[in-house]
Amino acid sequence: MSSERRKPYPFDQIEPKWQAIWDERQIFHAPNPGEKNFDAAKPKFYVLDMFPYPSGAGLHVGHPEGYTATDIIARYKRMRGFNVLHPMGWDAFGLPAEQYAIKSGQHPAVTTRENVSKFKSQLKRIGFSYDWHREINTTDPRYFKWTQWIFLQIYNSWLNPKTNKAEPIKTYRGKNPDEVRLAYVADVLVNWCPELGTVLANEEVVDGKSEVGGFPVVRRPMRQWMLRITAYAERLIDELEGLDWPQGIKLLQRNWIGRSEGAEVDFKIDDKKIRIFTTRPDTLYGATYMVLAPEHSLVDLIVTEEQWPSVRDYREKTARKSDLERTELAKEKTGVFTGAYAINPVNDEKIPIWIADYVLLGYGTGAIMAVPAHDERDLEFARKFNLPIRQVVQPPGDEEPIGFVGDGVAINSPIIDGLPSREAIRKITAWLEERGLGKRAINYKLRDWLFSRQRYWGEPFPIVWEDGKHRVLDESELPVVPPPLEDYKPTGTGEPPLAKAKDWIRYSKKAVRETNVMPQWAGSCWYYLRFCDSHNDKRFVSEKAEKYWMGGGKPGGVDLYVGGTEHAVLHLLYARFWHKVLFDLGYVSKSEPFQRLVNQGIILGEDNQKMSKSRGNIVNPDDVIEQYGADAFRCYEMFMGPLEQMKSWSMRGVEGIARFLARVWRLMMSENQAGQWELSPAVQEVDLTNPQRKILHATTKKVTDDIESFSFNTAISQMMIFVNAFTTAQTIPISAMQPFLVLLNPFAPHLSSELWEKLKLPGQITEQPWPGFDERFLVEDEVEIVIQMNGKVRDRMKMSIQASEEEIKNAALALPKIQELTSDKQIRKVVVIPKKLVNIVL
RNA sequence: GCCGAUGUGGCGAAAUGGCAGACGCAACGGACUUAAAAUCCGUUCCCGUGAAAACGGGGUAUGGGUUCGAAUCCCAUCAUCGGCACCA
Repeated sequence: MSSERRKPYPFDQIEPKWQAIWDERQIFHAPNPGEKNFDAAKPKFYVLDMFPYPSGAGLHVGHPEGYTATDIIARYKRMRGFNVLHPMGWDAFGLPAEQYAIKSGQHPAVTTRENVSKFKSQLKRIGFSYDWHREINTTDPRYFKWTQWIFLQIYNSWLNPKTNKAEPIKTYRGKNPDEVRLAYVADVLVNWCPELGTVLANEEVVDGKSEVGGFPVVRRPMRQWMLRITAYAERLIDELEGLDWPQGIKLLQRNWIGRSEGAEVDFKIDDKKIRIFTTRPDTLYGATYMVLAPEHSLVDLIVTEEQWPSVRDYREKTARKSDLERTELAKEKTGVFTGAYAINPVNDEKIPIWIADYVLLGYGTGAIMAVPAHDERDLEFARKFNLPIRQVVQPPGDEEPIGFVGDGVAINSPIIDGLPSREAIRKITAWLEERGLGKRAINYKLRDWLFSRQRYWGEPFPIVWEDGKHRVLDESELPVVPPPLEDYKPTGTGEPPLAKAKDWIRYSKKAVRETNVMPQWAGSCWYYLRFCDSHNDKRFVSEKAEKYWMGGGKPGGVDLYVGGTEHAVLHLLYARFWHKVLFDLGYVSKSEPFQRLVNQGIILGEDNQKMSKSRGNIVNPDDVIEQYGADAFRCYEMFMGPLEQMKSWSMRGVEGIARFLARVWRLMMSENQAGQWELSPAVQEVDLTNPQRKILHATTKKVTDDIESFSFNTAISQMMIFVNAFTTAQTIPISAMQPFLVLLNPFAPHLSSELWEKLKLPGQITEQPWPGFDERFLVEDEVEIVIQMNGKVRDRMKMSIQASEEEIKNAALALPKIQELTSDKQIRKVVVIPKKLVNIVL
């Protein structure tokens, strides 16, 4: 293991050499339309990685997996004649840098700068072909100025239900625009994490604990900034349709948004009414009681004198429950009677009204009709509190009717008796609508996005408060830069740390600044747009650059987006939402940001466990590159298995790939007496033999197809087969090596560049067109045909490729072995698949 | 509980209706070498017959089905991973 050990090939010299050349000559810089060297004749291809959070730990082997895949695609597409946009940047606002600042007293900007420079040098060492000229950092005021600017656009817009599009707020004709703005302030029950001293989005709470750090989270009402993402629920579901995303991710988003169709129905209580939402209006006759969420505003108005103490008591108890407790205690239903009764509109029956925490304020109308016979939760509740259960749906077959929640036939329901459930729903909804008792309605699980955080290290809001009212700053006042602070610690009271900057918050005599900051997701909601034009100080992105890189014939702008599944709902939903707002306002040309999405699988440690510090199974890319080189590292990451799959690291596997690359090297290079590498004398300008030509064309075809389908592992296998076929050859034809090096280039760019130079091939390898192949060289005159009997292989024979089915059949039946096996048997059928096989059925 | 994905040698995997295990790792044998490393060549799913070449049988989580033919399509079950989880 000593570093003195001779390298199987001198990657330690050639890799830094080529990285320096690429850097110096700006080989991978993609000019924008209108800039020098821009070639308008070429089509564009935008290939994007999910940019990393530059943590102190540096890169791990999971990061470069997706990055290598996109780098292969980027290099391949350039050779295919595309203008390729392939950028990289840093998502650098967020909790870890701030937590570290609290501990060490070092300003987050300082640690961020250090971490970025470490990440960048690690990425460069792997030889990625990023256009570093376009590098961005979400914590750079020149960047977050535009994050704040986009917030202004969101704040100054509303969704016009008539057009289902965002419009400037001035087109709103109502009295109070603050009620419809896409960014608004509201008192909401939030997820408050005392340990982190901040509120969290629903999406950031996992099993009642914070996703970052795993600290307990409690419900607490607070005044917060919200983004009206729910206004886009329908479009966020519908417009998934045109995207080339994995079905699973689309489903995850659909489920998260959670669309359900049903009806809203009004139940009368004296002179008031309660509106409920149900997906099963056909079960209205089975409603035997109602439940309101404990926090429902109507509770105060309807509760009777004698029930008041227990109702108050119950409400207090549920308010104190954390989310975790609410779900953990879900096994046992709880609730209390309000003393009030409502009238069921279909049969004028008087039914009791309860409150229970299994009904959520935030979904639907916060009130339900309970149909215990056909809803599991209602049934459980009814059984516990001895409420009546009435069957109104007859299940198909002999299923148990009580507790049946599927579709059947309506019974005990005069208006709809005998109708199948779907029809019954339609009929009763129409019946309700005619009488003004209810209407068709759609509900979404998706909640508005809680957009403020009580932290330091994030984008300040471009907002000031005056006389208790918020207003936005002018564009000219951007960026709003966070003030320097001695102490970043959360206050613990829910007041943001920025409130400690007494001078900074004082905006004018009358106005004070908003002290919340935006969540970490803000910066990543639009970074792909900034990459199109990252130095623009007049606009978040120029129209021209946006139109070019984010344009095209598809709904989504970025042609290929690669990253982990962990962002399936959060980042990808938020970014789509922002993009749609910008699209509606006319700032971007497509309604979706990402046309094609590919998820890379996570890489486990050698022990098949998730890599983690505590397990000590973390693989550091630097160590791998030190020992085997960047090309081997890249190729191994791709050779491990299908990109999307979860897979385990193996150092032995890296060695195998390193051996392959060394074989490529020695195919063309040999050592002289002095132990120096020089061009092998076997490399000559000779004609290819037929088998050589065949394998070259087969390899070209397979590598091309496999890159297109992201099957990088099998592309590498094929190149191994190619190399194995040439290792024994007496002479190595240059005419085979030249295209092969181009095929290898996206995978092992350093090695292939060096060999290209050593072979004195013309120009730069990066400027070569992708090799073509000719199908004619792939087909053989003769193919081997397998003879099966009853599906079992019994013999094989060579046949001309042109042989007819009849000829093949006769030839097969004439084979001595087949004659022998069939002589005393009846042949029932013979199946002939030309060029493949014959199956004789006995 | 619900939804989704996955399940193939000692290991990573390939084959997505037509010869299961390409390619790589590991192991074993051989060549080169004073020796080792490196390199090159060969063998390796299981069982049976055979000195061997070979031949026969079985085999893709489990059980069934469709088909001339199934790792691949369908049904059921099990296991692992991921997501959601009182959403009316």
